[in-house]
Amino acid sequence: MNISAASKATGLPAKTVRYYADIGLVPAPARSESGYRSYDGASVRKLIFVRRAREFGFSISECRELLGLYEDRQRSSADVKRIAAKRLDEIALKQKELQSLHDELAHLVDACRGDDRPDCPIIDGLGARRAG
Amino acid sequence: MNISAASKATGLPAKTVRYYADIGLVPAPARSESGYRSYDGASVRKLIFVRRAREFGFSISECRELLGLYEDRQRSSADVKRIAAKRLDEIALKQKELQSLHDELAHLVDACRGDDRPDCPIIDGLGARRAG
DNA sequence: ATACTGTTTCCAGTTACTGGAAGGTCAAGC
DNA sequence: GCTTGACCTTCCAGTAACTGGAAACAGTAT
Repeated sequence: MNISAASKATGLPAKTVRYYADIGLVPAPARSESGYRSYDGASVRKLIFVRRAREFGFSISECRELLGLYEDRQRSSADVKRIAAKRLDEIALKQKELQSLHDELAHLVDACRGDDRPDCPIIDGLGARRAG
Repeated sequence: MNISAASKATGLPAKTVRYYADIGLVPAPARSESGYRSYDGASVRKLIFVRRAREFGFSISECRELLGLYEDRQRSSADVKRIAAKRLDEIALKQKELQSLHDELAHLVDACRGDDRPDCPIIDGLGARRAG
């Protein structure tokens, strides 16, 4: 399985597949005689695992940790849950921030007539306050 | 007004204040005889404007555009509204994504006992699917 | 032989800063 | 005058996680 096949199978760009091995996130794949990277089922499973974890917003460093737990048959589910719960908290926080951002900006946009006159509450609202 | 005073007045780190002039986002400030940067009210107002816009998640490039409109007495409020509305759409999209992320991850976390046994639905859930 | 596609390595660029080193300046105190 | 310490300068490097692109080699089809 060459890199483009692995790319298709994992849903990751070939560049990224290489990159993940370069930084040691996944093991370096075997090579053909001519130097082409060769991927097997295990490589593909790990890469998919990483892709999914990244889609969930886990950092590379967290992926490293999760991958270690993924491989470790002795690991306790508590270890995994701790990492995931932390990420869940971050998501919830981000949601709150995004919500107040949205409300504030929507308020400004609503107040703006959006015509060809220069008077604009959005600009005024952006310049007004000293502390956010 | 030296850079640390400007930093306090704008709520931006001194490093960032220098940076914004380096990249030409705001005009380069005047210098004292000894080379110290010297800020006035207009500089401070622009920097605050940028800080606020950044807090709203506008990119540097969008800040550049908004700052141009901020300065332009002839600008139509429609121009501003267009940029802000675009940003609002992005925020709404991000919110949706974050919501489904949250739901999916929360589901996995809920399903995980979080004890010292290796069985873990979070790990299973991360590895399972081929396409996100 | 030629053409075309796939693969390799390596270097640079992206975004928006941030950290840190090496050195010049200013005001206060002795 | 001298030292101390805070503040300022420039410049280079690093961050996160890739992505783009060049130059050269490999594989396949005609």
